[in-house]
Amino acid sequence: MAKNKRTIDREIKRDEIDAAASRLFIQHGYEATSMSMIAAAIDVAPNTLYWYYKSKDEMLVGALNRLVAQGMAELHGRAHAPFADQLSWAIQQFAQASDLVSTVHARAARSEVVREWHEAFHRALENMLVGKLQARGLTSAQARLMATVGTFVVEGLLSHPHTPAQRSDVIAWMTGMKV
Amino acid sequence: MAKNKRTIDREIKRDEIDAAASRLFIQHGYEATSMSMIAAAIDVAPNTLYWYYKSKDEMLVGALNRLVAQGMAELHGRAHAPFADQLSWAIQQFAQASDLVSTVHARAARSEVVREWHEAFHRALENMLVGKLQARGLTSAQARLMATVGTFVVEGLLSHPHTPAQRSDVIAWMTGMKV
DNA sequence: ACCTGAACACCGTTCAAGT
DNA sequence: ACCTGAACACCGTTCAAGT
Repeated sequence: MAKNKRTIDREIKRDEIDAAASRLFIQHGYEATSMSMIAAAIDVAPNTLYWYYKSKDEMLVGALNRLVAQGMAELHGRAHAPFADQLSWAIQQFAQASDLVSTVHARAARSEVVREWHEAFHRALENMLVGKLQARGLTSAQARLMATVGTFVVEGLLSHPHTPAQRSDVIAWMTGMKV
Repeated sequence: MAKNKRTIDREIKRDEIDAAASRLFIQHGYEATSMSMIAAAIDVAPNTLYWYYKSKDEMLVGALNRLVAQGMAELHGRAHAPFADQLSWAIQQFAQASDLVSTVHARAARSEVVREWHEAFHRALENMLVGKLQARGLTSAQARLMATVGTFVVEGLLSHPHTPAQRSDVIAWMTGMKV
């Protein structure tokens, strides 16, 4: 698994692309961010991007992986914080990238790479949540159910307008719910 | 509010467009359906569509309204069926148009007409569900909460891969849940 | 009022050519 | 191996012209 200079250079460049892409995707949305804009941000010709990624969808996956890695690193820094705080911080992170959540759902129907990323992401997220919920005393079956439902409800809140009262009602019910 | 011939003709043509658009949107997805494809389906030049709709997003709204009207008419024909049957039929209808659900969430962020349609649709859906849930004995507050959460969970199931076991766990829990 | 041919300003992507 | 200029096949949309 030794990496030669060439492989390392390639990964550095890829990360440079991912950094620009994720920033622009969050700022303007996936669709409104053209390949030309990303290329301009890192000072290369648009078609140069195709040396590193086969398509815009693959670049989306690269950007998403970078955002998730970043988020996981920050979450790790809060490992000692109360679970409720970790949760509300994570939700806030999702809210900042809510356009990308919609984009992934829409692109997953058309692009296999995005679909696979989406599935893997939810598997990982659910496993993490199940672990934390079991640590708080839920059985395995309860924890799995709550992880699934909780994820859906959070995604629902993100993509639908709602009053603060509605939001707190839903969260109060979800965190205090009987299973 | 009298309608002259001109207005009627215009509405007939619009409905012809909506019929073709909704069919193609469901068959191929919104993005993969070009204005040219819709135009070809009703045998006009692509730019003719702009005489009836200002943009592709406005045409999406026209198609959605047609689909909803159709669905409501069919639901009305099942007014005497058990609530559970009505619900599972409605969910199946959504599942057939799951690509459009993702599309609406994604386009709502960019297009004002789509955003407004989405908000109005959820207001109407929630009001209908609240009515049916109150008729089944829930208080107003309980009914509102369940309508919101239920909608989010259904949309979550639509846009995420899941096992049949997961699906029935979620539904069993939701229909039997304490509030 | 309704419809069209032609054009516009893009878009993601490909390819042959340079280094 | 990496990068580019030029081109390709689209896309949604506009506009002047026809009836």
